[in-house]
Amino acid sequence: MQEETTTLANKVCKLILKDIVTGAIGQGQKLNEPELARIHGISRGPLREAMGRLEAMRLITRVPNVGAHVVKLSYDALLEIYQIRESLEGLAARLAAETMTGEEKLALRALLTSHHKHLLDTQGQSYFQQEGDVDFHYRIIHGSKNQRLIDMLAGDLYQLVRMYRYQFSWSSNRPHQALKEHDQICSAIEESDGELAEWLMKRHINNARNNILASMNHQKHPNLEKYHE
Amino acid sequence: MQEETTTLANKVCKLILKDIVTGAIGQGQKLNEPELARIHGISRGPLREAMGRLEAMRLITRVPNVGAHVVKLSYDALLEIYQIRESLEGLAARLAAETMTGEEKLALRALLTSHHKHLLDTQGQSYFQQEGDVDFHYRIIHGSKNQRLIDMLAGDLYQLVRMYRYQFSWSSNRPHQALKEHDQICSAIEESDGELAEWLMKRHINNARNNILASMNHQKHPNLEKYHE
DNA sequence: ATAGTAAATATTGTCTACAATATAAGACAA
DNA sequence: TTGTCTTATATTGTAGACAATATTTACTAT
Repeated sequence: MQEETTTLANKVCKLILKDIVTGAIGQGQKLNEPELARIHGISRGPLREAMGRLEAMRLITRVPNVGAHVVKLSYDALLEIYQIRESLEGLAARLAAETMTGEEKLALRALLTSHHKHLLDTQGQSYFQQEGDVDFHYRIIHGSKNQRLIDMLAGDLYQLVRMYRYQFSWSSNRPHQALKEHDQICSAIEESDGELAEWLMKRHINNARNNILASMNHQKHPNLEKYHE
Repeated sequence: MQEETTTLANKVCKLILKDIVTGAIGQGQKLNEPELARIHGISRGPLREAMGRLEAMRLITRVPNVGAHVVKLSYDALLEIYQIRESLEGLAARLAAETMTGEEKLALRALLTSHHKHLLDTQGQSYFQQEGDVDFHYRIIHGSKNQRLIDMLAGDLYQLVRMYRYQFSWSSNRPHQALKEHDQICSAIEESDGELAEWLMKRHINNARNNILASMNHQKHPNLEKYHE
């Protein structure tokens, strides 16, 4: 068993990250250093390091001598993120189709089979949907073998997507359609058809975006403090 | 006149950044905290913050209780970066074509005219080539109006590209061809033809990549410590 | 001589205290 | 009451000291 050596800043960073993503620390809220340090039982040194990382992944913004605030989610920012995701995950799908090993392809197909079964059993239970979607995309991203691409998509960008997911509590209302699209992408990868995989992935993400935006309009932006303050 | 309020960590971060990009601090070199702090006349607190930012932009890597090292440039990492640039700058070109104002388009064209003149005058002087290339791409990136995209391309990714430029001291050996490609992209943007602008930009970056790789092979990787250590 | 181990050193991680800046509270004038 | 200036408070930025970990050095046994 591997001795997991880490630092206080690391641990606390993950904890605060979770609080921000889930909304326990609300959008636009100020992060008070002495208070946060006290809460987590550490000093301000490692806390500031943790905050530095949160700033690097753009979950908080800092102004010198003023302090740190949680970012505010917005319709426009979501569009920005999905434009980038479409581009980068499209690239990832192409690279995955070109470089994934036979084993990886088999595992990807097995994942989809499992999702199909769960979908029939549970009538599209929300939690599983979300995790399933994440798993599928995660595997393709890693299948690209482009470490920098992996870091960008599975790191910073992914946390923000999670944040939108939690705070708008959207659940795909098109699980069957999404699964079908996953299936198409998987087939293209199995056939090492990078061009097609890229095109399908882009369309898939574009569809997901439209679905989310419709959902956001329908919810009338409950947590989207657009002109607040 | 605006009072430029900043922090020690900010200033020192920029200084160290420059040293890493230019190679004054070599690839793979260890960054000693007390030593660096002494050199810049600050304490370890702000220095560590600066290092945190350098880590966030992946110019250094840190291991808990061990320390920080400058990244090592590699052929593979350069390919990874250019794959991503091709994808994201292609997106930027499309968005720029769709959203740039008339003024911005005029300014872009004026920039190219100026480049053309300089190219004739100086026979393709290396420094100007490089800056000109940077300026052109910079304007298109900002023309995309996608703030997150701007941050990704003009922030972290750009620093690494600069680092490769400095340490391999490549200068485009195809200034006329590059300028022609810029001209094509500019025309597509002027005509608000996003699809074409994206396609042209991708091809342009792909060409640049091939040019660089050829140059790297020719130089026999002077600073590329591939299996060193 | 070499491998392995234990002491010594150096470096990183963390804490506390202080300085600089910004924010909030209060007094005064219009 | 409102607006502005002054004072007080709180918060962030920075420095220095201590603790924990890693690295190096020295020594011993084979």
